[in-house]
Amino acid sequence: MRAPQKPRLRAADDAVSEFTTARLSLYLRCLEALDAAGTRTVSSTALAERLRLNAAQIRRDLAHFGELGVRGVGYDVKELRRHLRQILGVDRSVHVAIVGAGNLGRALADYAGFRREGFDIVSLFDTAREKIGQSTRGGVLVRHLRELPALAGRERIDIAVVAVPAEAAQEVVDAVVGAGIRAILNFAPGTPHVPSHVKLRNVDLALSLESLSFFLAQEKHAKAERS
Amino acid sequence: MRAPQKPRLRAADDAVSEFTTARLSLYLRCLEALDAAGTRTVSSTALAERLRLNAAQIRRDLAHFGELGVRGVGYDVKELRRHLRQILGVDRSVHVAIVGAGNLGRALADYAGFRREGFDIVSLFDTAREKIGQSTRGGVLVRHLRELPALAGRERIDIAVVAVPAEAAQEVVDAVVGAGIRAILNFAPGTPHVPSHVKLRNVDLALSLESLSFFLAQEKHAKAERS
DNA sequence: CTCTGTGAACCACTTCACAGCA
DNA sequence: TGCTGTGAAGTGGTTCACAGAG
Repeated sequence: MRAPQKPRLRAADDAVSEFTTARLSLYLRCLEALDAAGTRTVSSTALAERLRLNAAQIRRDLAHFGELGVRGVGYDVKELRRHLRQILGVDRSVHVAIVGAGNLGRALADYAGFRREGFDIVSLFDTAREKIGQSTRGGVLVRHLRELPALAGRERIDIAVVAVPAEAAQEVVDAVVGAGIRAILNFAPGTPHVPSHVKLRNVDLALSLESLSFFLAQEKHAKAERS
Repeated sequence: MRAPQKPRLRAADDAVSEFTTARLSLYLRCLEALDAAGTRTVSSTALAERLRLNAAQIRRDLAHFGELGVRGVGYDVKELRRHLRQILGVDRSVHVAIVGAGNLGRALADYAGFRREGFDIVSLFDTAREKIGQSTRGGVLVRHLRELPALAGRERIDIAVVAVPAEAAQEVVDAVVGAGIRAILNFAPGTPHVPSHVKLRNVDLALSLESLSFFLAQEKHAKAERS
């Protein structure tokens, strides 16, 4: 075994936090913009200003994955972009299936932002007889959920998006896990249970609004108390 | 000024963290379910088991707002539910406007989960001439964005949901802020800037998928390294 | 001199453990 | 005894500050 003289991209040994992960996506977007603008190198300070973050935090986030920068110079935009795409696993197309062909599911199936970032919406599933065989405006075909296991293997589905009513969520998540899918983005309220080898991420829309409502309520209480 | 002998609901003096805020919503949902099931009191341990959280954390979260529980007994379900609704500001209907009548905006306008949690979708705005005057399936009328300032005052809009393309986001956010709205839920990628008195919360769909993709990529790298 | 990568300090959220009340 | 509310300890993410590479 030969020793690589300069291991540019190291696999993160110590687990990387969710916070870091979320920021990596922001860095990548910023680099896409910089690259499009023809910028060749960028310093952590410059990135930090654009993203309104702390420069040390950016350096620490990136340092998890090797010595990606050059001292005295900064980071090469094209190279760092390539590394981040590899780190985030979007250096090849990522296959996504959506379960739930309601308003939200169909909107997500046609959401342009997914394609732009390298995600490929492979199929949309539902169980309602009248929806099967229809297509969304964007041209995604609705299939019956029972076809998921077969398609998961054939189409190599990486991620399932769950956009069904709360009552059906656990059942659907179980089906998704049963089909061998190991990453789930769930829009149904109330955190379904998944085995430990499956990664679940929740987007709770009502909760998001409630956190804003809380902010407004706190303002009001504070004002009332001051008088 | 008279001193209340037992201030049951105290306004949180020390600022409450975003983490706590998010959990308060979960507690509220759990209590709605318990109340519907006829349960009268609940202990932090029981809540913790249901939500798979630490009991001390629940007690600490709630203690921010006064002595809401009874030692030796637990929390009164109905009473805590009422308190949480008040704390989260959902004890009265919260008026929400959505900007962007694309697929996502229309899906959000008709999303049943919002109404269920006490949010009232007052109006949907866009600037595309052909969309103005249309209604969503759910019956929400699309108005021109220039009507927002007038409607914001008249309908007392509390929260704006921004569901427009990334390029338009900053402009729309500025319009929303200009209309006097102080809380924004933004679905466009790339964190627009808001003045400090406005609360902005981002839901970044592509970023959420990327964090899952990252997880899958890490698994793959770990496996490759082990061999 | 500039800018990265990182030990050490800092800070915030979480959890433990227990005093204190019913 | 049972369970809350909370000081104190633990954990982990962030920021500082600087050594060291270019």
